[in-house]
Amino acid sequence: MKFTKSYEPGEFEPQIYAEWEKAGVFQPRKIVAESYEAETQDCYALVMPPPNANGNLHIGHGLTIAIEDSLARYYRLRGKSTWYIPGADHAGFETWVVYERALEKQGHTRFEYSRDELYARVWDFVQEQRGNMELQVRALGASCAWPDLTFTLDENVVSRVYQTFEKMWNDGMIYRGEKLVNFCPKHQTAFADIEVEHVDEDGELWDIAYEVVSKPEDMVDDASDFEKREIIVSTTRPETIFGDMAVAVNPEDERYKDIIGGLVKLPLTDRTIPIVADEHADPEYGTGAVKITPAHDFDDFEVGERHGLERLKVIGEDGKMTEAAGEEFAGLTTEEARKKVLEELEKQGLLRGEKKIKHAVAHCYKCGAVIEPMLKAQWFIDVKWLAAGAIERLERGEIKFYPANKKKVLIDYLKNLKDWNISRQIPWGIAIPMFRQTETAAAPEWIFDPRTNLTKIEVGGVKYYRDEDTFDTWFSSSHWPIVCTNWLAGKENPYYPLNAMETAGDILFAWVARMIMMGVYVTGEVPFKEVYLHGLVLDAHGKKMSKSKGNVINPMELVTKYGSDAFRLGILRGRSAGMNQAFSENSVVSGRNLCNKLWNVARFVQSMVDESQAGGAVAVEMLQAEEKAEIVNENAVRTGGAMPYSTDNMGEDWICRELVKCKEEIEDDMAAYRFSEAVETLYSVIWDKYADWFIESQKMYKNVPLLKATLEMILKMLHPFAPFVTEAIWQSLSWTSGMLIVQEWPPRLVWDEISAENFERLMVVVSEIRRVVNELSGASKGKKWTVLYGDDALVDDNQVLVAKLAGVEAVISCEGQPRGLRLALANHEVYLDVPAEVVREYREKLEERVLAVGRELDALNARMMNPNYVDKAPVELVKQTRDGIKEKEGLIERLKGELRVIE
RNA sequence: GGUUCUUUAGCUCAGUUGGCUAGAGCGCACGAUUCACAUUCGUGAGGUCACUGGUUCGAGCCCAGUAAGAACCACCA
Repeated sequence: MKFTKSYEPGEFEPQIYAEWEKAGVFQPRKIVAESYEAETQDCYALVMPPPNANGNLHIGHGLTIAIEDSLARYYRLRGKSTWYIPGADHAGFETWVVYERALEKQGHTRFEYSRDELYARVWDFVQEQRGNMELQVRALGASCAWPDLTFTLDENVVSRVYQTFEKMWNDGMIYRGEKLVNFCPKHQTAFADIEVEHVDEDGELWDIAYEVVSKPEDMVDDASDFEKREIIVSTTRPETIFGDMAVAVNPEDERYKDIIGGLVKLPLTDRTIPIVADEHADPEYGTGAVKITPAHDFDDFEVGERHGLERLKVIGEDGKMTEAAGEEFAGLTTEEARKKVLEELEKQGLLRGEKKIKHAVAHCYKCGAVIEPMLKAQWFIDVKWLAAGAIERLERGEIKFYPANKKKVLIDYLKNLKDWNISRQIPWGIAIPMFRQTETAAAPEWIFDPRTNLTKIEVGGVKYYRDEDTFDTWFSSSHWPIVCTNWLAGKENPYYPLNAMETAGDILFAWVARMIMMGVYVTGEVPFKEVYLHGLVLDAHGKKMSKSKGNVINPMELVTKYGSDAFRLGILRGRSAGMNQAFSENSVVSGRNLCNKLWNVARFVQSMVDESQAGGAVAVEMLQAEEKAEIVNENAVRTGGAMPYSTDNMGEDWICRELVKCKEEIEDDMAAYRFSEAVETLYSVIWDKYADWFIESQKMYKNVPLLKATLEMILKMLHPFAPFVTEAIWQSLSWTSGMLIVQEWPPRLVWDEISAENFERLMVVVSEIRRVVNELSGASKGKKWTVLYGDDALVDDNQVLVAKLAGVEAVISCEGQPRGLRLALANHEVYLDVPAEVVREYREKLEERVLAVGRELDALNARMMNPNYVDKAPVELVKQTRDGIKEKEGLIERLKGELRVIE
């Protein structure tokens, strides 16, 4: 590959990815074998939260992959046999909604087909749409093991899910119950609590009078009080009146104590219902009396259970009133019925009040339709044992959370978990392997059988018919770490539990909680050792992205425009575990700039290498000698082994030190999932240190072996975050071979500490020269001046370097005759050789400087004046303060001297 | 209603066990320019660390309270 003037990601990325994939470097080195030695320490596993198989990636996927792939590549470089397992989700409900819409467009409805027909049709539909997602995951650079991709409807997933279901069935954890479920009348399916969105809305609260027609039985004597008495209930749903089975009042409520146990006449019907005492009724709310509709309200259902009330279904699954609502109302939609009920009540003088309120209304998270609590026979998991198992492991600290507080949040959730409805009335999913014997319709007998490809089976001469429902997606998804790693009972598997689980914070309950419960239940082990949760990616102004707001950022557009690396660097910046954070194109631009910077650094290093090789015979000889013999010998002493480079000047020792510091910081950051900090550290070491100081100084003293060694180190350290540009450079350099992705993480470099320290002091001198040159006013500004130095060994030794870095005309000795402007450097005697008038013009700046340093000095002095500080603060710190005072005092002296000279 | 989180430069965010003379990127201002990079280089301005109190020699950081905002959970008829 050739080094062009700027880095063009589009020219490298597809080709490089194809090479990686073809070479098989994404596969773990060690596979799960029949007999396996315990090698968990050498392995690193994580799974990709499966994106929708037939969808497109959104910004959240972009973040997920940026994070996960950084981990995968980092641990691969660290020598682990790394298995990053990709997945594809059948996305039961999502895909079903898309398909049903397409079906409707063609003028068909789901009711024209059997479930098996629908399943086959959606399968074909998905196959047609499939492929985009996987291409996009590749474009993002994910180094995942494609041959091991798991689709959520794969055979091994289904069989594993059936095994678990059978075990649960045998363990008595599965029951069929007629309970209220969240039902979307549009999609004709039930939902788990977690899939329902509660939105605060304006609503109305109506007061309706129910006439008390009979007194409590134990108060027979006192009949007269109950003549013409009425009780007023408050409701937001008058149309459910036909399903009322009682009126509840609080047992402590003095207003109603005397009529508890009495009967009221239910308006618009000829029924009478009892008045019951229940804590559910809040005396503070409305009239304190509440109508109880056990078939259409979750709370009322429970009140009904407590009081043994019947459940009368007055709203059907189609969202319309049933026969039970009476002839006049049957067939009306709930809205129509509500209107009519209110009209009727008004007519009869029973409507006593109406007031606007705000209340939470449940909506279908997909279509927004109001969720109707519906009485339905469904499969439930008794979650007591599952939750208890998970809580125990969590409390024992078997899983580490990033951010840490999520563990507590999760435990609290599990402690209050309600039984889990796993039935869905969507054909696109895993069939529930249960068959019923319909002959005894009243109490059907159910049997487990995995032959769900059949609609009826015969067992022991008895016919059974398949349940037409499918599993909740989360029921199968909760097996993800188990199925992806091919976990099998009794077989060693160094990839289970996973090392890390990375996913979005908002599916902590829906997914992470369930994976933990299922992992513990099925395998006896937690499914992963660490959990990293990322927050939402918000738009540039910190607002949630949404189609309606039009602020959605498409990751693929950014990848096309700036490159995959730029996107990854950009999205990782400024992000920390669990936090919702803003994201904008700006950060991607700065990522792109870094890639280009590194590209040019490499291009320059390569040119220096070429130059050294193309030089005269003498130069080549010298270099060869340098590379082979002397250096190795010199370093062998320092390192106890061969090092392919030496450090010949201060800048070289300094960059070695800085690179090693950077390497150690990255190692700490990665261990603690601090991606943003790792990226930040790399930015600053590559740009501010390597390019701005080291490369600049190498323009004076070329140390080719060191240039090579340091560039290689940088490429390896940046590779996890920017895989393409680093690989492109690696393969473009003349002296490297093989692929960067499978290289070894860099070893420590060696350096001379005193020399490195001296370079840092020299940097201060250079910065001060630049600053003063810039601060000179008027015509003197930015001119090329000469720098003079007095008694200053460091500057004396590095005249050429200082001149080059500071961009001045020359650096020469003042020969004992200082002139011009003395720089405010504490330990250096350096002058800017400007005419006296320029010095005078600078006077104001100098005075400011004296004051500023004076303020710093005062602060330090104040500290030392405090006897407690001297007593209690660490000795080292106190010494530092003392030194600081000395330094500042010296500095002020010099600055004042300078001022006197001007006068 | 409950839980959790956030509040630091114009904007978006770092700031790990208290040692800070509070940092970065972007933006802004000033200057540079053949010879790796204008996707560049150099320099600078800009902050009562939300507020009030406490602990401490020392608080952006720890504690208590207040205020504003966000996310999640929750049945408020």
